[in-house]
Amino acid sequence: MSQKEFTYNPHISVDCVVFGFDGELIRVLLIKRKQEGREVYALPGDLVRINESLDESAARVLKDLTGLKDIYLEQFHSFGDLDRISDPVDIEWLNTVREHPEERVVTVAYYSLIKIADFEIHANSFAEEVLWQPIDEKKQLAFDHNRIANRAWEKLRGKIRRKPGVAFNLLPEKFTLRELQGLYESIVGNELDKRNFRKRIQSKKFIVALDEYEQGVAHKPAQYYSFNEKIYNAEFEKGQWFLF
Amino acid sequence: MSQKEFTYNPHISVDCVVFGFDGELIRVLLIKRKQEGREVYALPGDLVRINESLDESAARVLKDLTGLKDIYLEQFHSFGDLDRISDPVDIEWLNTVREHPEERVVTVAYYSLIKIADFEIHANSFAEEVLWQPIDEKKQLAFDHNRIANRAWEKLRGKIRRKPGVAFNLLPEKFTLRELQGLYESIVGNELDKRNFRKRIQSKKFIVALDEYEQGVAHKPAQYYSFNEKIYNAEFEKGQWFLF
DNA sequence: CAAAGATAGTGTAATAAATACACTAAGTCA
DNA sequence: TGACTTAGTGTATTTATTACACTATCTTTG
Repeated sequence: MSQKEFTYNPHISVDCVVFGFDGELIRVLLIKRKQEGREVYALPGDLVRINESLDESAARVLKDLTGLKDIYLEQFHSFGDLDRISDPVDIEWLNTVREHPEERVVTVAYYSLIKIADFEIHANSFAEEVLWQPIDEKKQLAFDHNRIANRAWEKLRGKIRRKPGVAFNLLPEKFTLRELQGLYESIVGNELDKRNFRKRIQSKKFIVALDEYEQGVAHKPAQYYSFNEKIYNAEFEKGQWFLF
Repeated sequence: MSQKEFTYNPHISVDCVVFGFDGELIRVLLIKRKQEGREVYALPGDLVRINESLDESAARVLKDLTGLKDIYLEQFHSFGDLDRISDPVDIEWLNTVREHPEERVVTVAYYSLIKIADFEIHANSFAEEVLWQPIDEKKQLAFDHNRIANRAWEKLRGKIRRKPGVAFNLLPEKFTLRELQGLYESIVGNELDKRNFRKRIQSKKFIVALDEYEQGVAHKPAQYYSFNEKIYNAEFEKGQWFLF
């Protein structure tokens, strides 16, 4: 029979990569943390507590730091490299904030897509500020958060490629086809032909035209559309398998 | 400034879901663990050590328990529910094996695809036996390992749907189109038309016909084919984005 | 050694989807 | 009222998808 093993317990934390779309740009939610004389930006994240599951922890941490609540968070990867905490600025901060600041931390990362306009954000706890950073505006982040954010973006693109309907989480209830096309272009990374795009839209029963039009724009006002998730999911279920 | 937080350290472990294909069935690698008077099956998994990353840990644990080494493991999900350890049989076993058997354990799960014939397996450490279990033959597993294995299977199907070339990891270097079609049928879960399947194959430059044929089979011998990963990946890079 | 059994391997016609491409329409603003 | 801006539309060509049934070649068995 095996003898008792040497057991070692790292800290475990959660980090959240929340994506939003403001009609033009895709953005990521960041916090600026409270740190004497420093400007350090990071993903919202903190240690998991004894009485919460990973999912509960992610929801709680996000709410504590940014005020965002009741949003769907999807776990996408855990990061446990030995050198995750190496920047002296991060270590300085951990010293002020952790009981065992030198402890190794394994983090479980989540991402989410929300409609920016639907939520209010408020800095709280050790967040001094919360901000929506454009995805293509790179900033140096704490710990390995740049890596985590990049990985989240790749996961998200993969997810949308596989199930494009999730992109509608980023759009408001009513949207124009221009906004929809713009969103898809920012995700796939290149321009799409307007007529072919619209032809495709017209063949999809889950994108429904409303009897409503833009107002006060300096050009021909566009018709509004909305997304019917039920029809989409039903369609998606019988979706094809792609071979090669 | 924030005051020091209450910090809590659960155990952290890794679990591996290794899939193989024997030419007919897709199988999962399980261990039977050493436990007095019990027959308990589980995924290969164990605690992460202080000096190893998560990826290193998964590779080391898999090798320790089953003898499998040098295989590509992909992390797919972490499981941290509070009730992961609740079966008295599991608790009995932890009591014999862990320094802090009552401790909460968060596990990071990995999956892998290998060619069964290419590897030898040997039970070791707390594994009394290692076996290749057919995927559709359900067995009761330790902890939440049924959940983990099911999740891995779904992930794998998703991955293959998104990037079908990974399925070739399950096939030997040389394979017949019958085997390839059989593999795809077990993954997608329904039958495919032989002529359309082969037409598709012929249009793919990364599946190359060899000058070699089956031998000793009681029917017309089939030609062997092989998979060119380089061509596949190049093709895949310029692959399309699907809209809806 | 002939017949039975098993899987290999092939083609076509009809339908559906994807692509490339350029102009008119309807608003606002100065 | 003219300039500006975005909305909105169609067609021809090419490419993929589907449905569908028979002959060829090898082994085994009686």
